[in-house]
Amino acid sequence: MDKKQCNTSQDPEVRKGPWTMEEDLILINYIANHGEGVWNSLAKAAGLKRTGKSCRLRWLNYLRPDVRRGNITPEEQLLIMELHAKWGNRWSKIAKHLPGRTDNEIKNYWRTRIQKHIKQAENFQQQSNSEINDHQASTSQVSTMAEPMETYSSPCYQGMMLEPFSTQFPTNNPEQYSSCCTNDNNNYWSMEDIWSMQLLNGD
DNA sequence: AAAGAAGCCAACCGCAAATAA
DNA sequence: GTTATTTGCGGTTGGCTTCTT
Repeated sequence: MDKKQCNTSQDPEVRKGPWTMEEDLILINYIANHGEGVWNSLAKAAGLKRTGKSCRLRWLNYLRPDVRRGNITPEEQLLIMELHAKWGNRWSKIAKHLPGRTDNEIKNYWRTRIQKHIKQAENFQQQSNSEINDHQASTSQVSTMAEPMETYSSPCYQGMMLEPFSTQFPTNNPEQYSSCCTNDNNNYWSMEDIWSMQLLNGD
């Protein structure tokens, strides 16, 4: 199979990069009228100079009306950690258990937040291990389990992470997490804006 | 106030699986 | 059964924003 045929990104007609408001509206309108279909033909039929892949991604990760945007709640965070412990990097599988969240969002969240905290905790653990080992070495000859931690092991990160992690939320009041959700969408426009415009268009 | 670093997230890429012809 | 096309997934990157010095 020729991937270049499939991925028409070399075609000068194909747009890449951030979506414009106009493109979003076209896609929303088209799907509202015709439903999701074969993405490649949908892109053409809608008159979008995007690949089907790009349209699908945009729709699933951003434009769908049921996409929840904003901060991951502590409950969701817990769930993500549990499910990741169970399944590893199966983001789409994990996302299915978090209504309104996309695999991309969860993946980003994991990589930027949780992984960072795991590393910090590992360092902390290693430090305290070596301190303990130093202490033991100086006091006795008993052998220790001073092996470095693996990349991470699921059962232990759950216990070890939650305490230090929770203290790093911007606020101590969990209710504020959900209420501040709409404040971080300043990039372009809010989905509410787009959907209300879509409604104004009469579709 | 400016510059550089770090954080964050939308979007792209490549691959594999599923499906259609 | 084979080939072509589409879909879905996970990894990665580019660029914008925020923080720190």
